[in-house]
Amino acid sequence: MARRPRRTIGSLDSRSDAILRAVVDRYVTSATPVSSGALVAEYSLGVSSATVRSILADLETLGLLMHPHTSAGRVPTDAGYRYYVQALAQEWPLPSVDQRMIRHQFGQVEFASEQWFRLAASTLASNTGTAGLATTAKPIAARVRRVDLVAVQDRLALLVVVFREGTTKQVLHNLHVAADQDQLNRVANLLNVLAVNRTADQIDAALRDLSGVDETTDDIEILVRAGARLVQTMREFDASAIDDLFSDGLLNVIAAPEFDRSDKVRRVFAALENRAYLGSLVESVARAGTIQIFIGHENRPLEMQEVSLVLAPYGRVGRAVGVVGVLGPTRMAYPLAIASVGFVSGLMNELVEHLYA
Amino acid sequence: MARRPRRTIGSLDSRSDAILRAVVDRYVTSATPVSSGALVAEYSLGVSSATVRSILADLETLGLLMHPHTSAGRVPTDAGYRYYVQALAQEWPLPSVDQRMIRHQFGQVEFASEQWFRLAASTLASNTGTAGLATTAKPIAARVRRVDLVAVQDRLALLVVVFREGTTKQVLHNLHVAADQDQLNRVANLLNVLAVNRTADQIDAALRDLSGVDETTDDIEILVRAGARLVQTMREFDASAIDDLFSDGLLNVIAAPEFDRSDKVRRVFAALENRAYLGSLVESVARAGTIQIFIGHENRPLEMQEVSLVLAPYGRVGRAVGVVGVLGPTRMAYPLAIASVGFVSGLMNELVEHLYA
DNA sequence: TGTTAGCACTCGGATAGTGAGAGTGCTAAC
DNA sequence: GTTAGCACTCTCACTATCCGAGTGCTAACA
Repeated sequence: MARRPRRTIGSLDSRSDAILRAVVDRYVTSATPVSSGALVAEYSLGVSSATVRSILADLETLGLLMHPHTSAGRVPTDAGYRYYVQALAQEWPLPSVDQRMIRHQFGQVEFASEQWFRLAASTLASNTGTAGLATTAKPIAARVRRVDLVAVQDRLALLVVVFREGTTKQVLHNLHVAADQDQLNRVANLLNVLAVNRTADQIDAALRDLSGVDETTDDIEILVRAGARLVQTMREFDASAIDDLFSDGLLNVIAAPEFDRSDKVRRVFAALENRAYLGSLVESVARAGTIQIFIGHENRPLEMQEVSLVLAPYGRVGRAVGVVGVLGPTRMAYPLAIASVGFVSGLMNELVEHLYA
Repeated sequence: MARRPRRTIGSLDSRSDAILRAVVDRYVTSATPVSSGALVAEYSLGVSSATVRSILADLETLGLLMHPHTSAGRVPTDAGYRYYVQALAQEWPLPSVDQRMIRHQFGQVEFASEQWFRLAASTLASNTGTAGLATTAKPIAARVRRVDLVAVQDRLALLVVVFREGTTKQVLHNLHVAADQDQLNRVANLLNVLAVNRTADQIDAALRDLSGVDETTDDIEILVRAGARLVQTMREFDASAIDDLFSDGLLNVIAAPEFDRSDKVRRVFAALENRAYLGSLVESVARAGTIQIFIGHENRPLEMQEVSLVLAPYGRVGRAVGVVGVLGPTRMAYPLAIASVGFVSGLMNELVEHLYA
């Protein structure tokens, strides 16, 4: 078997590397194909445009660049971005100006937890000029912090669940008999004893034990039924990959020249409504436990192949994990996006730690 | 002073009226200017195209139609749509097929209240081919159904409020002293006694009475502070015109040919993000108590002048009111939109009545 | 007086041709 | 291996032209 060629993607010689970076860099800001002349004029490469041209041709045969047409400059391919991104110093930190600004914004937020996710999304959007995304921190297996039953009508109650991570769910619950608020309070107290700090499975088990009891008062019967509803609600919650997704700055993305025609815009929005795929991304990011980048065609769904995502998890691996990130055109300022997403996910980590220590 | 001319908008002779309707009708489906020839070919008007042309010219001088250019057909102006809409039989009912279908969909929904709003929005979207909108039913002055305090850390609690209409709010609350869940339960019970079925002002008054008490235990102090936070939260809620806005089918709107360029799409989205204006519309619809239509330039904000809204209130006037409706291009199927919005608002009324009788 | 047929006129959109400019790839010299 | 020079290619903007759609007007008609 032949030896692997020395020039694999990810290990270009330094000059080719520099030129690829320059092409990406220029293209990201200008959105127009980059010519050899522009490169020598604006980057101190120390070689002539003819040399640059021959290197550009090499990079093209490697599949890192492409050519809209003969008399046009070069544009990075998805593989080109991938190389560029992997070759980035992973530790490029967010400029401290930005850090201070973002910290300040987070400091301003009232203690209303939902606000954090909105803020994370909008901060990322404004800082990177793309769309910012943030999911709530969804536990692997939700645990109850508190349950309440609120009378709505004779035979109808509102089941309010507060989970340990602070999210709440409310569902209507049909009662098999009429019950007033006093009775519901009694039942809720019993249910709390059963459910607090427990997962759906654990509550389910506790309820089974209970139903072994012979004498069933009304209270017990209501308890068992409400408990079953609770378990069902929690299982649905556990099964969903994303609880709530906040986004901001979609208008930034629409404004990009590659989305001048509205059919392209449609695809972006269809992408965002593709919760199944986003859910799978969130899961894989949570599993990886570190920042992940999905560039253009690396995304399966067709409508996602013109956008890139930079996503980072936050929270406690194995317990509750959420994701923050950005979505933008493949022609995106990756270094800034990576640094911003990394920084914001760090902030969210701090918040989660601070809250649920 | 001269007598008012007999031919005011809203009282065209029957033939002009029929032709205006035909123009709107045709333009709504074809999205291309309507010619006199097409009108005589497709509508049995009983006159020649020359006659139609002279009537079209009259309608144009009345400001109901316009002319993209000399050799093009006519297009309705906003005033034309307004005439058309006002002349519609207000009682045009939704076809019973659609009624059954929509009722069926609502029947499918689990008793999870938030689902209703999503469903209302998506039903309207799919039934009318535009974007569907639905706000939650926000009370004029919220009343508490139940309050809970949940320990998060030593000095941090989650204040969970369930309002009489079923919506919940949760805010983090800093405690001035450390408190465990038992203590918080005691306080929450006291707070419920003070707060249940009361508005922000009433709770505020009750708290003032309380603070007259001399001996202040820890419990009372925590109660007063949590109560103040509750009042603050409720006042913020009361002050907002819209609690939560659900929308669906925005892609329908983008797909319309008038939004082929993405800058127009941007405007539509900017419009939807203009919560201040939407809030004012919601308020005026709630005040009017009946279905309202806002066509193109009748909307103040520039970004809204290419779209129309059909909005109807639901709920109990003077208590809790929400709004459902659609947003689409001014070239919208108004009869269908009006009938659909009317029907869905009726359904939402039934739901609200059923729940909070 | 209202309606209609006929017709000239206008304008937009599609098509084709042209020239300028940008940027390449290739070649020959360094 | 690098570079200057140059021919070549392709896009884009501009212009001219033509066709057809649809109008407004006029004169004849009921």
